[in-house]
Amino acid sequence: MAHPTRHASTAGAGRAAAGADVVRHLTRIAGALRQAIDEDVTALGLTPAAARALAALDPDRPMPARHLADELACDRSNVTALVDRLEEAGLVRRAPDPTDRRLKTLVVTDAGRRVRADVHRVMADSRLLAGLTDGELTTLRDLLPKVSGGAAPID
Amino acid sequence: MAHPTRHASTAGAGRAAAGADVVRHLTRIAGALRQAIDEDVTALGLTPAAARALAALDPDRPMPARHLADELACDRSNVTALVDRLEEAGLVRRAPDPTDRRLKTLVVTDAGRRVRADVHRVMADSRLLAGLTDGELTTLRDLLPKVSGGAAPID
DNA sequence: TATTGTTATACTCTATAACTATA
DNA sequence: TATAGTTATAGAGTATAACAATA
Repeated sequence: MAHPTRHASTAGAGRAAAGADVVRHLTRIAGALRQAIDEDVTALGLTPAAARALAALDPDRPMPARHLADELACDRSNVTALVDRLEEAGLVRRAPDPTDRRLKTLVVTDAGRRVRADVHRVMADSRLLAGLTDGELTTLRDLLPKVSGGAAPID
Repeated sequence: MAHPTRHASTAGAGRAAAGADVVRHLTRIAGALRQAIDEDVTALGLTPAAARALAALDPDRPMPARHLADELACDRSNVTALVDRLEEAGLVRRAPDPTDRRLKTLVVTDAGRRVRADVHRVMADSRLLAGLTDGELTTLRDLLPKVSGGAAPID
């Protein structure tokens, strides 16, 4: 495998070099993307991590804190402080689970729904894509899901 | 501009939705990429930030700490601790600048060159691209530079 | 025994402000 | 006056370990 078939565009450089280019650009874009999102959610009065937590919650189906930790791929102990902040801001409410009294489910308040919509808007909108034509954008959309095996983690 | 021409793939969703898809995938990929890189440089005995600092240094042209801060897009005060660690590890040496005694230039040692090459290898290599054909990889390489206006910052 | 949420604690990363030595 | 490097300090993010309540 990985035999260097002569492709028109990779002939001179090879797959490894093209891959390095792609990774370098992805790194650059990731930094710009995160910076832009962090600035915008800060303007909404949230810390970046709290904003990501709020965005990950399901307003229609309250989830236990443990589930949120899984969604955010972080330890449960972190969720406590994150939810503390969201609760102080009146965006989330802790409610007991009737079926398992160990659990506390995270209920998004009405105010929380509105801010969560703002966060999602911030995360979706991006000035980063202004330089792409409609066709290029479509190509990119079809190609990116193939990076990192769709939605699977890398290890 | 931005008139909704009926493209084959964007007809049903529109440019905004395609953009949101792209941003969502970029966010996912960015997370996986950073996590993979951070794990690998940690295995090299470096913290992620120290690894990025070492990678940003030029072994052939020692730069002042201030320049490194600019490269990393962070405050100069952070560079002190980063370089402290690299110096303790024997990878970097602080040297006075002959022409301006305020400056301290950052010299990459021989050991530093080797580790820096490892870091670059880690940053370039990635299992994330295994699902792409050579042609898809090439397309991606040609498309990604157009995201975020080439190399320009977003604001 | 195992799990949830919490607390205590520590480390990394980053920023601001003030200090010093130069320019 | 302005700049480079440093120091002190603070806040955010994340991790591990131990605890009480519950399963």
